[in-house]
Amino acid sequence: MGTSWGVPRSLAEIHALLFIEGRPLCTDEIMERRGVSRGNVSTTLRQLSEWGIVTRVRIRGDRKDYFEAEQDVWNLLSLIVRARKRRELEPLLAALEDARALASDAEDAPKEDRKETKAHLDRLKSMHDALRRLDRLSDRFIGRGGKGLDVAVRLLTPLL
Amino acid sequence: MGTSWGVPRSLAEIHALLFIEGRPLCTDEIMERRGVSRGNVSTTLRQLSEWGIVTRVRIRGDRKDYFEAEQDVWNLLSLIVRARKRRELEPLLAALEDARALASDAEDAPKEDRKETKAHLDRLKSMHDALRRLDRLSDRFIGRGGKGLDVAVRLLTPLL
DNA sequence: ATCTATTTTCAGTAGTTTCTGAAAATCCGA
DNA sequence: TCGGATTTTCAGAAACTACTGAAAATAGAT
Repeated sequence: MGTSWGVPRSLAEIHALLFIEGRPLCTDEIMERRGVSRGNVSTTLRQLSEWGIVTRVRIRGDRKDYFEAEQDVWNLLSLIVRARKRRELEPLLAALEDARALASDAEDAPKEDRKETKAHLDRLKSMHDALRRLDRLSDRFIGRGGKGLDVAVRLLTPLL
Repeated sequence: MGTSWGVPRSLAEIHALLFIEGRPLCTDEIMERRGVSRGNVSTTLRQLSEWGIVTRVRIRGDRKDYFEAEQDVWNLLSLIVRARKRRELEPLLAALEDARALASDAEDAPKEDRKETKAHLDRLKSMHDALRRLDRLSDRFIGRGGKGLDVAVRLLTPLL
C-alpha cells in the first residue's frame, strides 16, 4: 500500500519497516527484511532523510550506519506535508506567477481579443489567489516545531 | 507543470486548457490545441468527469460533445480532495485495519516476544488514529456543497 | 598512512505508465 | 432502419521510473 500514494513501493516499505520496528536498523537488516538491493536501500534512506522523517543514528563501537523513523505521527505528517509543499505547491505557484506575467505582457492583441484575454487572466488570478492562501495556511501549521498539524486538527475538531 | 503532481501530463494540460478557456470545447479543438491523440482526449475527459471537475455539455443542433471545467476554484479543490481521499486515504485506512487485525491475531508468540509485539501494535494504532481523524475532518469540509474548503480556510485565516 | 568495512554512485535492465492510431461501437437525425 | 458523424476501446509503441549489482568512493580503526 504505497504505490497509489505516488511514492516508490520500496520507499514506502522501508519507511513502514522503520516506523513499525521503532528502533534503529542497519542497511543489511533492511535489505534482508524487505528483500531489496543495497543500492536501493542507500538511495531510499537518503530520500527519507531529506524529507526529515528518518534520521541517521550512530552506535558506539559499530561502524555501520543505523537509521530510525520519526515516531510522533503528527510530526511525521507535518514533515511529509512540508516536503510535498516544497516539491509541488511552491513550483506551481512560481509557474502561475510566470504565466500571469507572460499573459499580461501580450498587450499587442487586437481590440476584439482584449475582453477575452482579460477573462483568461482573471481565471488565472483566482486560481493563483486560492493556492497562495493554502500555501500561507500550510506554512503556519507545519511550522511551530511539528506540533502544528496536531494543533490545527484539534482546533477544528470542535467545529465538527 | 503537472508531472510532479502525479497526474499524467496530458490530463493536467487538458484540464488547464478547459479551465482557462472557460467555455465548452469539443474533442477536435482540444486535440488540435494540445496536440494529443483522439484516444487520449477521450480517456482523459472520462477521468476528469469521474473526478467531477469537468462536465459534458450538449449544444443544440451539434452532434459533438462539448466539455467545460468547473470554474469555482474552491469547489474545484474540494472535488480534487474528494477524489484523492477516495483513491488514497480510504484504501490506506482499510489496509491499516487489516494490518491491525492480522497482527493481533498472532497471539501464538512466545512470552518474550509479547512486549515487542505490543509496541508494534501501539505504533500501528497511533498512525491509524491520526489518519482516521484527518479522514473525518476532510469529510466535513468537502461535504456541504463544495464551499466547505473555502469555509475551512476562512475559519482558519483569522488564526494566522 | 594503510587497510578494510561500509556506503554511494551509476550504467544497464526491468517494470510500469501513458500515448497513439485505427478498428469497433455508439449515437443521432432523417 | 439506415448512414454517417462521433466517441470509445485497446493492442502495441514510446516514454518514463524504479531497481539491481558491481565498481568507485568514503570513512573509521589502528
